[in-house]
Amino acid sequence: MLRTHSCGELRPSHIGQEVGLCGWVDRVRDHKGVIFIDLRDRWGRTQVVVGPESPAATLVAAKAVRPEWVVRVHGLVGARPDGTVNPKLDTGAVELACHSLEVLNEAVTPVFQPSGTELPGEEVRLGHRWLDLRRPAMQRNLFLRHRMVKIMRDHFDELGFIDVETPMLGKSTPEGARDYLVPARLEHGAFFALPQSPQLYKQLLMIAGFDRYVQVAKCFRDEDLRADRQPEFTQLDVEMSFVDAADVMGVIEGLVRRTAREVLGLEVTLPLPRLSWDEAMERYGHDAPDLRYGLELVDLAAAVRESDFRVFRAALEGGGRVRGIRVPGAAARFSRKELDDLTAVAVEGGAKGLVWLKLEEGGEWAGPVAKNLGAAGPAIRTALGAAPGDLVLIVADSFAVTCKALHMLRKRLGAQLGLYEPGAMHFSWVVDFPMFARDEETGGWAAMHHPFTAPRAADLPLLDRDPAACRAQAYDLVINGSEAGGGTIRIHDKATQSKVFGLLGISAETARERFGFLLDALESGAPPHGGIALGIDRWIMLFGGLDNIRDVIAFPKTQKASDLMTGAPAPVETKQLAELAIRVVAPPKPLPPG
RNA sequence: GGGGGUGUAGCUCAGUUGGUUAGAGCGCCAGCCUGUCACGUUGGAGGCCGCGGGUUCGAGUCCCGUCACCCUCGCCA
Repeated sequence: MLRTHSCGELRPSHIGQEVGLCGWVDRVRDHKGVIFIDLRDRWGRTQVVVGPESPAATLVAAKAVRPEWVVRVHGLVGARPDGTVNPKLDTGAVELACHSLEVLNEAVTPVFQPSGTELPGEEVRLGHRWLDLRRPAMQRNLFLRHRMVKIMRDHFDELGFIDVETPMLGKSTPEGARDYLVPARLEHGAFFALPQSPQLYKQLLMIAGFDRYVQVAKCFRDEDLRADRQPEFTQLDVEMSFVDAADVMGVIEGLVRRTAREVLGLEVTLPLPRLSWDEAMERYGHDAPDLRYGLELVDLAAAVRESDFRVFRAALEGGGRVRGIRVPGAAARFSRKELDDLTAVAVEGGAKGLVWLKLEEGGEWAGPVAKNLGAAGPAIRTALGAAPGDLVLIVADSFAVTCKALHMLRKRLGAQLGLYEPGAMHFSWVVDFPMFARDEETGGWAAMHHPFTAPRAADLPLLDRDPAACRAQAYDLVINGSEAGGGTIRIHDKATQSKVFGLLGISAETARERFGFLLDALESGAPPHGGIALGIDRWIMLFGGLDNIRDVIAFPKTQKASDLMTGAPAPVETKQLAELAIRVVAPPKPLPPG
């Protein structure tokens, strides 16, 4: 060992001991006669003092040292003189009186200072990730990730789950997200696909009798990225046999409680609140509502029924909805300009406009369309329970548009008005999703989750009569308005599976071609089973109070899915392409301007 | 694919209505400094103003295009 202790370890109890430390030079404060070196490692920081008592050679060596050099020091742990204790450091009561300093490695001047207070731009951080990861904040994030994954593994291990690895090289399935493809050298023109999730494998493990499966699984989806989406991400993948939805949710609730307790010191009351999908859409306009604050959506159809205001009338006559949000006491807080901004949010959500109203002290509505309300005015006030000083936002459009626009407004208002505490955590379930949604492109039915999702037993007859009304045995875990996990009970009988395939427009031949092995397996004694997948990266992000998934991933990619450090993706040697029988058809060059 | 934001010194940023020599803090280099801990202090070096066009007597600043990064809609069963 090159060291006897870490840089975060020394305390007054070590005073008088001869110790050796290794680490990175965090900062140097050279006072000519005495030099202070803050030595940093992942455990903390310790002040090393090179002074008149140190050997002359050590003083010379210390003079040359620069930030981010890697050094090894030996010396005596001493109490700091009166008045020089640093309460900001865990090791701040002691210091190392250095009698030898060995430079293990010099370092070029870093592009930015890991110990600095100014956070460099993300482009710089990603390009020099090894430096970025030296920053204590990033180290904390990765330690948090380790702890949380450990809790997950312990939790499932204790419940008898078995960790099984599934292949990374699999078969492409055209449903769902775009696949990342890997060409097959031994079969020209054929491709593997990286898994979007281990969905089919885990079902096969149930059919094989493993009963309770868990895996920390890397997943790949070649879709456009967001603050909370990376092209490769990690799921805690879970599957159980002989269970219903409540059983799966119960296991996850136990994990939620345990994680909240151990990581945040927070007691979560179980069972978690459950909203049906219908209720979530009705009250919040979204299937992953942020329940840290209110601002519920209120239906105003009855209130405006008699109104002549054509915006309302047109929406209702067209089979749409008129819905609104009451923002308590916010009338004075929103200027004309800010209301224009809110209108822009609504328009971004697909609405043609936004009706805003302020309730004045006299009980009269104020706003551009206030005088058009007529008898609807008092009715709206009653329906929303509005009080003077309240701001009301109303969207009249199709159900989908009112959901989207009001959801976006709600999100915006929650953040802008600070309606929740920074550290607040809210966990809930959204259940009973529709089995099918209309596919915009084909006009046919599309699976809301995936084609193996079981309908609720009571809804089985609806598969023939009214697929739109058919609800799935599906459940999404929502944390602070973020989808943190989702799962379903699977179809385990061939007849139901065939029927669902039929509705999805997947012919028997196609089904056999794509998932023949699963169909065969389902006929070989498949137990009732179901599971869930948790987005680990998102969990870490949410529990860490972060707003960006890249900060909990050691080596993330940019929004264009490139790695600024390695330069991936990059062209490959012609020889490599030849072995794979691949010819690159370069995209046409963009025309020069003019 | 669409919308928005950003791009000026190694890093974080300022830069007026288009005007002469583009600034600050941090970092870097050198000097001074024996108790600092974001040490202090004196001096110095450091610029393809993302890139390419255009307008203009003159462009960091205006216009067009383009690239990169970020946020977002579509997309993500």
